[in-house]
Amino acid sequence: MPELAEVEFYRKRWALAATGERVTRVELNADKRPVRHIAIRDARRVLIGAKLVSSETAAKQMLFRFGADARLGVHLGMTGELIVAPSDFAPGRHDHLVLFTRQHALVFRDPRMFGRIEFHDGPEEPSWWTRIAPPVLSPAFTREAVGDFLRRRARSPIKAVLLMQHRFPGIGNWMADEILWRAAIHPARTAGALSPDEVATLWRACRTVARQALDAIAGRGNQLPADLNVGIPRSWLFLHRWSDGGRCPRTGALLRRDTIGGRTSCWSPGRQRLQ
DNA sequence: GTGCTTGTTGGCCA
DNA sequence: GTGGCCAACAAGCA
Repeated sequence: MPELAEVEFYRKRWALAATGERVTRVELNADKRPVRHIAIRDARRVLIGAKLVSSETAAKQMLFRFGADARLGVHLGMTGELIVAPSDFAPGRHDHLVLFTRQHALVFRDPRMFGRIEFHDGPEEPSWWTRIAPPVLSPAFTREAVGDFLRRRARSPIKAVLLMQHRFPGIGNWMADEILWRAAIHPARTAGALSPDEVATLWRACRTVARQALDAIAGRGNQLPADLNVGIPRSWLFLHRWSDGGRCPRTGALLRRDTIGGRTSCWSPGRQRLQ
């Protein structure tokens, strides 16, 4: 599930609960894929006694800063989530990392283990953080940059191109479908076949969907919705895309689903045409 | 048992 | 070298 807005939701969940709190204990499920590359003794030595100072998200990744120079990176993969539990929490079999404070347990849970935890200690920013592409909502994400990228990927389906993190950081399967649906572009059209007007519409839709998804899913300011998806309007494709017999919120047509660019894609026939 | 799954990477091939 | 496709990773669910 986790794309840009869900990632921000999970970051806030840990941050609102435990920013300013001191780590008292670190439990690591050491041989599991998301954490097995981490030097546990180093992580424990540095993190225990350090406070959670601040946190950020970029694309599908999170950064939690501890003490002076320690950083924990989190990528949730396909099924990862961050949970806040009471401090007497007992880790289950999918809880691969747990940070305890006096008040809380901060849990990284990931059944399918496509997620990844990074640990870094030192004054310089780690490359796993700095190499992330500029956000869709930043000034660097221009119409021209999108147009250039589409030209270079001219023969790929536009759906596959929207999933490329080097130009569309944080966009995943459901956001890509939402963007194409709003822009009225069929997911199987090749990137090179879009007209300049369509590229402009697509670029705008990327920004609109990113902004609205952040507001609806992660909330504004210090407020956090009770759960993922509770704030998503019925007018979005998102709430209709997985159900058989789901209908387009704009045209009422039966939605179609098929594998495009190797991923399940959902579109509204009539509104999004192959031409 | 089969066939899916909202992510990313690396290998193969044109 | 570049771009495009696909299997692999691993577990749960219908």
